[in-house]
Amino acid sequence: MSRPTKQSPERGSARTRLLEAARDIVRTKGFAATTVDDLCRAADVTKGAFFHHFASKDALGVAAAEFWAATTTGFFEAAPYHDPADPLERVLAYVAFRKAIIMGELAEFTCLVGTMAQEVYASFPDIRDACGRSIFGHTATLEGDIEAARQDRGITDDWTAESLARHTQAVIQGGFVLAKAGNDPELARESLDHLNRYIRYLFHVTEEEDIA
Amino acid sequence: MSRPTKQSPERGSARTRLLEAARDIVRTKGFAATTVDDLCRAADVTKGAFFHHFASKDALGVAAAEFWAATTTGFFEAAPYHDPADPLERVLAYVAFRKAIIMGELAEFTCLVGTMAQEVYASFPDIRDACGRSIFGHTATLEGDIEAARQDRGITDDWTAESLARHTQAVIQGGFVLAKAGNDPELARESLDHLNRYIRYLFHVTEEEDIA
DNA sequence: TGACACATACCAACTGTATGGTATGTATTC
DNA sequence: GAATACATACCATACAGTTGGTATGTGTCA
Repeated sequence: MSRPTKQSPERGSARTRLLEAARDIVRTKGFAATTVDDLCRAADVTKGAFFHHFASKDALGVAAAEFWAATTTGFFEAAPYHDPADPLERVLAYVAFRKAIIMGELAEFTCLVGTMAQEVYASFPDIRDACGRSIFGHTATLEGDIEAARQDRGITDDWTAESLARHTQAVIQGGFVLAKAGNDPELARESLDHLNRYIRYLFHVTEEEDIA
Repeated sequence: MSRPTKQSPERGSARTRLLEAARDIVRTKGFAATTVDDLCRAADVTKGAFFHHFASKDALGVAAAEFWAATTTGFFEAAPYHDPADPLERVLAYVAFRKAIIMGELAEFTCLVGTMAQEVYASFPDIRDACGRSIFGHTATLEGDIEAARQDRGITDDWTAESLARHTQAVIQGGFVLAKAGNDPELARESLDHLNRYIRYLFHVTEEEDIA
């Protein structure tokens, strides 16, 4: 297969194809078990191309985390959970959305940066930090709606929007771990039901005025 | 260093030392990045000893998960959170205990089988299943107290003890992922505060009759 | 407009080493 | 003396990374 040119970039650049391959293969096998040859084969490029674009396998890991951050940011920005006018409804819609997209194979819905961080946190601080930026950057997008809902509902209890946003991520990430350990995606969905119930409790949503 | 004999087993058997090394190194570097030589060096044995006790690295992974299950079972059985007569107090004491033991280095308090399952779920089903047995075996030990508390408090809401026990594990595992990604153990503790609050809500614990 | 200089994007073949695993020998225990 | 529990030396392969190249685009200046 010829490489793409300005005139025929149909396959996307080699760099992008390598990052997509990393996203898919690392989610399946983990970072350490994913070889450079694996990635080159999947992306249909040679090792020369790999090391042209990435100084090392480590550097690819960082780039893959940043690629993940960029693509998921776009994905979540375009998602419909932002539609409700009521901020609490948006928060609950976020949880419902996270539950709804848990479908298909484990490697298709689990989180690249959660998986990588878990594995390389001590060995590759650069990758770990890139994963951290992706995760905590995402939690920050939830924080606004949570804080708005807090004020909207006059909640003054001793928890912060920041902390609840992080907890939401923890429940999602933990659900993925259990889903993998039990080889059953339903285990990830189940925890989101508990999270939904917790958030309703936090905002004193009664059965009567049930929302979302 | 001489190997231990029946007369001088001071270091424990080579097999046990290898399993302890696996517990420590895999939690730090992950399973794939942990080499057989790493383990032999840490356990101060040769490769011959390794492959005498384990048919393959894969088999060691399974044995390490089982070793983890056995040792943590003993550890939690001996823990003081079982003392309260009130079953709900025992549940909340469990959560408090899980929070209290989050201290020191990440690799010292994070979960071997959660880490391994996350990494090898697709590549090594035997290891994944051993990890699953460890995790879900542990959740089962909580289930009894949760169910007793449910009946004790006359809770009839539509959640099960089994499901809440699993959710508790998900929160713990997710907290570990965030703690690693943010390189800060406090992130794991934080989610346990939310879990504590959720359980109190579920059991309608009011501020006045505050327990645990 | 064309020619030159240079940069970018890739490829094929190779290298040194690390890795999981094996074959064989030996000390200890029962 | 037989099984167990190791140790030593070794092997084939897989691995990350390198080398030296080619094809294509791009800026520049006459």
